[in-house]
Amino acid sequence: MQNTTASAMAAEFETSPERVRRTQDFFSIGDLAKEFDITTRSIRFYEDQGLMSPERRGQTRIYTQKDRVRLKLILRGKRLGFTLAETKTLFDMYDRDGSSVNQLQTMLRLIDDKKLALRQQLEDIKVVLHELTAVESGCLAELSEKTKENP
Amino acid sequence: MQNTTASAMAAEFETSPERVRRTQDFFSIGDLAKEFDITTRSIRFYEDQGLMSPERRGQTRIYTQKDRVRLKLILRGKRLGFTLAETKTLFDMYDRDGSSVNQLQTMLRLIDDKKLALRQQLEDIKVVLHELTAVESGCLAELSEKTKENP
DNA sequence: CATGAAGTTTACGTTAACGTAAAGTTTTAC
DNA sequence: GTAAAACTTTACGTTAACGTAAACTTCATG
Repeated sequence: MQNTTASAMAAEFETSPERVRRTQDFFSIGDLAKEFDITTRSIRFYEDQGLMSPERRGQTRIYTQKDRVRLKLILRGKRLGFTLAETKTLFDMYDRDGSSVNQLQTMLRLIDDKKLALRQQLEDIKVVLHELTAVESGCLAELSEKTKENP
Repeated sequence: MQNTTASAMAAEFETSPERVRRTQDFFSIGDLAKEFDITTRSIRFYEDQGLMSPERRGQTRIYTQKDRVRLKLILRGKRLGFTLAETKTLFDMYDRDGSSVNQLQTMLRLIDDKKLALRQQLEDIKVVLHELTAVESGCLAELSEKTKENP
């Protein structure tokens, strides 16, 4: 009861015997938005930024499995802390150059940068947590002192 | 030859017997900018946002040790991921009535919220670090495979 | 005296990743 | 057959923390 969209409906009412497919060939922008729990605005924005370029049927965007994988990669990149620009750089390299050594090295550099930044952030957070705990202790002490007179 | 600023002027007019000071009493905006390696624009911005309010000599801002400590706290907060608004909230609470039970409890709630958020962030970062390491391993494997043929 | 270094205010510009609204054209549903 | 859904483009708005430029005053110095 979760697929009430165009393509799903099409599959459900598909009557042609030789065309029964387990995997969808095409997706609407709404399909993808629903699947990945993002807005259509985001998907169009990614296209605007040159990260995707789906086919059109007239005005309407038609997404293939390849586009879907791209979107998935974009979102994974985001989860990993990559900017859209960084992800686009990787895509461009891949598009031009298959999976070149160059691209892999770029990827590794990016990953290393991220890891370094995250480790720094991790340390910072630990420090703050300790400091917060210290301040908290101070507050609690002061508070117990104050409620001593006023129980 | 480095003190041609407000503090020098203050020293000049100093009549108290203990005239010789190891610590500066006053600072110019440039002094602080240099000391903390930030721009004067930033310092004025913090004032604009209500985090500081230095005295004036005419138009010119005159900063005291207390202002300097404030700035230091602002920057520490920033390093640790606090927004200026959050830092301001803490400042305001402290300025108003750092000793009232009510304020202390508010403070404790705020601290607790922050700690919770930071612990969550900590976990998130750890997860991403692991994922990054996994992706890195994949890249390295692919790379070693590619450079096998092309040493 | 000129000049340049440091200070001031006002105010628009920047970045990232979309949100939101308007205004229009299909598509689908009942 | 008509209303609702879904799609489209265009374009301005949002947030945080400043950057940058203009246009000015004050101060110190060679």
